[in-house]
Amino acid sequence: MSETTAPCASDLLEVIPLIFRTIRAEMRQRRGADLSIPQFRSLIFLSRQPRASLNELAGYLGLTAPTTCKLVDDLVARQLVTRAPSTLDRRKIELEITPRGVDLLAAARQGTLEQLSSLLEPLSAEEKTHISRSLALLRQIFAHESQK
Amino acid sequence: MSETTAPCASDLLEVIPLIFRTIRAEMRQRRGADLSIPQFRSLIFLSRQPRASLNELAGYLGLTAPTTCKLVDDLVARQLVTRAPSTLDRRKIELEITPRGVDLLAAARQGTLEQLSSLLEPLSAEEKTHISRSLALLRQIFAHESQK
DNA sequence: TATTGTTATACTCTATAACTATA
DNA sequence: TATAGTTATAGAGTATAACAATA
Repeated sequence: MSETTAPCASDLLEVIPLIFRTIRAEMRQRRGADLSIPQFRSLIFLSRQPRASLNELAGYLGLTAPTTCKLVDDLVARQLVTRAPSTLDRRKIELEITPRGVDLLAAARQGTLEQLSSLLEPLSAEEKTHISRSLALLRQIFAHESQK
Repeated sequence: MSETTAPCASDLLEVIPLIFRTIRAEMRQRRGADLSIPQFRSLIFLSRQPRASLNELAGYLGLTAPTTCKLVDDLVARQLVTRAPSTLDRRKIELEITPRGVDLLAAARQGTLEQLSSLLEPLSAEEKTHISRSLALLRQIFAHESQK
């Protein structure tokens, strides 16, 4: 193994959770007080995965089908998601995020981006492009991995 | 604002959660089936913060004192943590991770490091030092931020 | 007969309120 | 009188089991 690998892995394990805590705190703060974290994560998933089924959503959330079913009940009641029987297999449902759900997500994302930007601002342009290039490398590696 | 800031923030918001999901999945898998996430996080906190009080731990976990108290009951019963009244202020308690708790944490951390290393291995030495340097910059920025 | 989603019920986790001991 | 921690009670969130509808 290359002698640069272990230190790099150690850096990742130390720094990534640090940054993630800030991002999560910021997102949660802006998600709207009356939406639970799994509900918020559902919107994120459905914004990337149109017409997902209940079981697909449950799999992403790491929750059981009954729990997810009730969670979706609430999202539908709030008009953040629509639920319709699939035309191909009428046992299945098709979940879809509504424009209102998209707006909610966009607002949270925008607020978080502004917070991150203010933190990055003090860095030089070189340092920021350096970081972006590193993140591009890491994205390639972890894009497939996190599907598992 | 520098024109490199917004793209860099956007990269962070996309890539950090991606990496974090892999790290968390790996840590959880290795934490031992019968230990809850807050309990596991307690061990992490106490490994860095010897003789912490109940309220300090509760603050870190984002839980209330009663909830944390019961959680600690269980950690003590499993002999992963000790709880003793403080000698300076006998209202307070001093929490301490046991050698057994340290071992559990070390094993989880080691397994995760190996997993991360295997993912990073394909990168060149230059790319890995590049990433480490970027992470050092980010660590400075987010070290203080995540205390809040 | 198997699969998708839902409903019924029970349990775990967490919080608020009340209490004890120490400062 | 205020503070640190604990105990008692109640509420949210989640799971397992049983069920209905479709394949």
